[in-house]
Amino acid sequence: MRPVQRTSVSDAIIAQITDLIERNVLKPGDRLPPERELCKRFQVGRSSLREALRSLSMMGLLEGRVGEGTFVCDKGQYVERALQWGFLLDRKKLQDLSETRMMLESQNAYLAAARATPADLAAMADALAGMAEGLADAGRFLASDLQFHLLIARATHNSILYSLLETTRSYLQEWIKESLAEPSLAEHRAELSLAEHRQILAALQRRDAEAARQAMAAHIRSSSGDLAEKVRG
Amino acid sequence: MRPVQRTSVSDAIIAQITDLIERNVLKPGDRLPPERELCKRFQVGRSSLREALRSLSMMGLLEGRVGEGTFVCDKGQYVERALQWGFLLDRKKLQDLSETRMMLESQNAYLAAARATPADLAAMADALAGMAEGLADAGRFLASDLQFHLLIARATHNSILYSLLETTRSYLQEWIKESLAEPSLAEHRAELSLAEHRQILAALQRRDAEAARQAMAAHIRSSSGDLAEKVRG
DNA sequence: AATAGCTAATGGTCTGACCATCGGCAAATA
DNA sequence: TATTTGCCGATGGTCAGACCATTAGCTATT
Repeated sequence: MRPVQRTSVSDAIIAQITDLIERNVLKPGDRLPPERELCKRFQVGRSSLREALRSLSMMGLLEGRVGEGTFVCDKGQYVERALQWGFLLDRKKLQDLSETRMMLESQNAYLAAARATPADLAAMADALAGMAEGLADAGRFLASDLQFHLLIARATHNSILYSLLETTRSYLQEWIKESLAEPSLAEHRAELSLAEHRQILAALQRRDAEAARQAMAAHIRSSSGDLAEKVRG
Repeated sequence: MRPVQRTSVSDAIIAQITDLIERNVLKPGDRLPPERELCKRFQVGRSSLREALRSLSMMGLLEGRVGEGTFVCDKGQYVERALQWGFLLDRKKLQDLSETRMMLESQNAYLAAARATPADLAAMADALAGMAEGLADAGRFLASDLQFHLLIARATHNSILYSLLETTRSYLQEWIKESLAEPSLAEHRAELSLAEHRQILAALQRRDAEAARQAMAAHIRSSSGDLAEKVRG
C-alpha cells in the first residue's frame, strides 16, 4: 500500500497551462479565453481557476488586464516579479548567489571565447564604448556594464546559461548598485572596472578561453570585493 | 500628472504576509489564523485571501494542510523555486542543459574539494559502495550514482548550486536512464563509471580541487558521450 | 487502557452576484 | 467629413454564502 495521490484542482490547471506554454501552444502575447469560458472547458469553479491564474501571474507567466483578458507574458516580465522577493535573501543565500554568479560568468567567458561571432564581439565593443562615455553618468555606466556581461552570456549561444545569469544578476542587482553607489570610490572603481572589461574583451578577441575566464574571475573578485565584505558583515 | 496607483487586494495581502515573515513575526512552522479569521482581520473576501495564500504557497512560503491550518514553511526555498521556474520554458534545449550540467558538476567538485566535511566524504563512500553492490542491479546502481553526484553538490554547502544541479539532473534524468539502458554496453559502462567515481572521490579526499574538477569533467564526458550524440542526432 | 465513533474546525471547491475598467460602436458635434 | 462624446457589452477583480473532505481531539463504549 502507498499513499493515494491527492491532486489539487488548481495544481492540475497550473500544470496544464504551463504545459501549454512550454509546448508553445500558447505563445507570448497570446490571449487566453475568458475566465468563465475556461471554467466551462476545465469543468471547474471560478475560484479554483482564478487561484491557478493568480499563481501563474505571480510566477510571471500570465498577466491579467481588466476588461481585456488574460495574456501570456514574455519571459522578461518574470524577472521583474522575481525582484519583488529579492529582499527575502538572507546573508548566506546572498553569498551563495554571489558565488554562483561568479562561476557562471567565468565559465561563460570561457565558452564565449570559442563561440563568439564577430557580431557578438562588435556588440561588446559597443557596450564598452557606452561605459567609457558614461564615466560621469553612473546610471548609463551601470547599464552598459550589465549589458556587456549579458552579451558575453549570449555569446555562449547557450540559452540556459544566459537565462541563469540573467536571473542571478537580477537578484544581485540591488546590492551591486548599492555597492557601487559609494561616491568616494565610484570614479576610481569605474575606471578600474572599464580597464578590466577591456582585458576581458581582448582575451575574447584573441580567442584565449583560459585568459578570458581568469580575467572575468579577477574582475568580479575586484568589483565585488566590498560587496562580499558587506555580505559577510 | 502621473498614473494613479492601482493596488490589488491580493497583492496587498501578499505584501503584508511576506513582510511579517521577513520581520520574523511569523516564524517557520508557525500556524496562521484560519482563513475565515484572516478575512475578518484583513476585511477582505475569502476569494482574494485565498488567491494570496495560494500564490504564497506556490512561492514556497506557506503550506496549507486540510483540517489543520496554514503554516509557514521551514525551508526557505524562495530563490531556488524561482530559478526553477525561470528556465522551465526553454528546457527544450537538451544540449544546452547538458552543457550546463557539466559545468555545474565540475565546479561543484572543485568547490567540494575544499569544503567537504568528513561526514560528506563518508556519505560519498557509502554511495560508492552502493554502486559496487548494485553492479548487477541497474536501478540501484543508478540511484547510488545520482546520490553520489548530489552529495558532491551538497558538499559545496551552497544551496543555490545544489538546487541548480538537482534541477538540471531531474530534467536530464530520463535521457541518462535511456542511454544507460543499452544492454550491450551496460555492464562495461557500469564498471568504468564506478572507476571514474572512485577517482573523483580520491581527489576530494586529497583535497585536490583541480584534480577533482578534471576527474568529474572526464567522467561526464565519458559517461554522456553517447547521450550527447543522441541529443545532436 | 484501548478503541471506535462522534463533533467541530479547517482548507478546498463551487456558485452566483456585483463592481470597475476597457474596447468598440454609434450618435452627436464641429 | 473628421472628431468627440456617450453608451453598452465583455472581462477581470472582489465578495458572500454554501457544501464537501479531511483532520484533530474528545467521548463513550468495550
